[in-house]
Amino acid sequence: MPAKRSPARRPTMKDIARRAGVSESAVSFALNGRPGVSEVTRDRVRRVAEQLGWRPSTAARQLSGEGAATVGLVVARPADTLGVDSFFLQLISGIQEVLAERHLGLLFQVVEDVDAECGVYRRWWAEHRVDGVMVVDPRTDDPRPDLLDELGLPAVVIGGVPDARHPGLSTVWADDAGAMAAVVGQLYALGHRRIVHIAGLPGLAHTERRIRTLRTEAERRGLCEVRSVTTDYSDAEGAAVTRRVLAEDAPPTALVYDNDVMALAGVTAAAELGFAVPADVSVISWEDSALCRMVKPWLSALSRDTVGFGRKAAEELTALLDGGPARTVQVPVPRLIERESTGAALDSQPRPRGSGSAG
Amino acid sequence: MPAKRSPARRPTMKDIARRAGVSESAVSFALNGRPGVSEVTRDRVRRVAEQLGWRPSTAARQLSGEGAATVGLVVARPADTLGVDSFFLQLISGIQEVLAERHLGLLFQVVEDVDAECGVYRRWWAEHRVDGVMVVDPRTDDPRPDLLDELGLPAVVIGGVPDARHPGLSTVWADDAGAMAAVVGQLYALGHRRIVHIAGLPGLAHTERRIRTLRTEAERRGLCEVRSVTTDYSDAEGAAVTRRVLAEDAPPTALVYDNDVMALAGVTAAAELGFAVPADVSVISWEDSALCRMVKPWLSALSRDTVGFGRKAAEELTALLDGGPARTVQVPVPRLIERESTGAALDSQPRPRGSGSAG
DNA sequence: TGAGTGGACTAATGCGCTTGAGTACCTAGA
DNA sequence: TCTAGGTACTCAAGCGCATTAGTCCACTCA
Repeated sequence: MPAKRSPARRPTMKDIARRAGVSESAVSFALNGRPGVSEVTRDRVRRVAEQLGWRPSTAARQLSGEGAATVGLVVARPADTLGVDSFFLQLISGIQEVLAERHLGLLFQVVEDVDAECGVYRRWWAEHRVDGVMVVDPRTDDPRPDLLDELGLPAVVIGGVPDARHPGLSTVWADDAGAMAAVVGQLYALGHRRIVHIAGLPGLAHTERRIRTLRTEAERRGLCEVRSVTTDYSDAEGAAVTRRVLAEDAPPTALVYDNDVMALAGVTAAAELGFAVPADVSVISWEDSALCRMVKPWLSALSRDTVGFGRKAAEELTALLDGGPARTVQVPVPRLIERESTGAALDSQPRPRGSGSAG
Repeated sequence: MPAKRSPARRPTMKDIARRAGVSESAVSFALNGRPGVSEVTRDRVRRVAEQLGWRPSTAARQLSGEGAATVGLVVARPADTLGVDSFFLQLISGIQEVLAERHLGLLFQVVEDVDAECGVYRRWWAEHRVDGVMVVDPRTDDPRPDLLDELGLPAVVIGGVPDARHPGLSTVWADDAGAMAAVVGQLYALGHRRIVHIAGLPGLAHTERRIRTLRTEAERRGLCEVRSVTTDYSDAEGAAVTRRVLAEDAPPTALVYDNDVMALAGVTAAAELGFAVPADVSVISWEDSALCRMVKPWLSALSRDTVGFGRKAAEELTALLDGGPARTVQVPVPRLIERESTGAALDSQPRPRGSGSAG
């Protein structure tokens, strides 16, 4: 027995029908803009509905065959990893802009891992809760596309690479490979030959793509002291890896971080070891956020329109919901914005100076 | 006509009834644990249901009087202000932990302002979308409690101060006043007499409470060079205010920032003006996050368990949904964690040294 | 033997909405 | 005058579930 404070009762179509002196069906026709009622009646019904503050009950509507008017988004990341970077809230903001227009709700859930995520999809599907979902953090060897196919749940994969095996899924993606190539190109032009890429979570599709591209680009230029190290995206691991690689005999002269948080943690760690940025080591953040302009030196970063990314994804999903075909759309390649943390490489072998002695 | 890929059909109670050889009512009784069926039948029905992967349709359930099994959360902040601080995603993580257990969905929406937020509540109410809502960022002179009373929508206010005028609302709050008193006390003990509080958005209840407490505490100690300045929480304004107050003839020796982002922007701005932290000016961040340990000097911060805060709030809401009474519960007072950004005040009047000349 | 009792189950209704199948009325054409 | 074809509606069924009011069948006790 739910808490009740005897509030205003919600008006139903029956109320409107009574007040307008027509049948419920007429009200339905009038309100849904379908033929079968005269313009006068339609107007009258509309006015009564508005006056009563009526809104269709999504439950009832759904029960009679329409959708749930809701889309789902589940992110599978531990809580602490989630909070730090600004990506998700930005993305969600963009998604909302589009959904709000169409009066679609967003069902949001955070879970621990992909298995749990699949469980959520199953439940949502069985409970008729959502009409479609947005999938983030696509992985190599990802179980979700197959599942969504099986359930017949319309979905758009955000940040995935186009995948011919799942023609039912839309994909919205940015060309990370192209961006990585540009980064390597620019660092190379600045004279950098030893580059370390502090990557994100190993299973993620875009992580793997960046790693692969880095290797390809390095090989193409004959660089052998170029590599990637995966992390969990946290500031702690970002700092730890930074300390480790800078302590090597021939430390890298450029560091590329897969998010803003690690980049910041990295410059701080580098500074503690006596490495000046960008004099001794250049730093690039893959994510551009307010953070990058809040520290000195300002961080050079790959900038993309995350809000727009979310908007685009939501548009694709609504198109799918309207019965449109699955599509693959590409958003603009992230642009490298050079600020203060990148510069020419030193010719000589850099040696840590100052306080911190590398262990 | 929605996109269909002729997927698996969702099983209904009718399917179960057929397979188990009983009526739909028996299935309902069996599955909802109410009397009217034998234990053998109940078991059999349960087994069939599980085997079929059945889950109750929330829509149908709702239509027959139960709730929507969903709670709502709307945050009214512009997208760019939202992304930066980690508070919301942490809060949501906590909320989810509790909701997931009870199979409650979270309908999430971000809007521009409180008016829009009220509109969302009205719509959700009329559409039967949610059973209750969580209200964040309570304000002085807030229209939302009245509205929620009027709609009879169970709600818990997160971070509000207990309000006797709305006995229907639960409140989960932290004692910001006590925390501010502690901060002032500690700064006073360190010898600080000129303190500026770089506050958040002016309309917010906790902003006003902190400002009021700061003034009270200052008066109690006879300090007249203590004041608050409100901002929009952005790094830009945080930096701007910092620059402005440090350029004064008798600049403050301690700065208290209402979030981590502004605190970070503040120390950077201070450094550019030649102020060393904490030698020339002490800095405290009201929000403790990874950020605070990612910069040198590490930021002293008021730490609270944001995830736990969200958990607590969700628990109160579910209690309300279960028909419990509205309550006011307090979470632990934020604790001041002193790191490297706070220290004793200089006796002498500090003067900017070094590069930056204040304009 | 018949009335009474309680346990196990079925039938029927309603929630708010959509929708296909009518129905009543009007006009036009043969 | 009768029919064909609209138009503007109304009726009734059904979506998946909960729930109230039965129904049927032992079984007990007088």
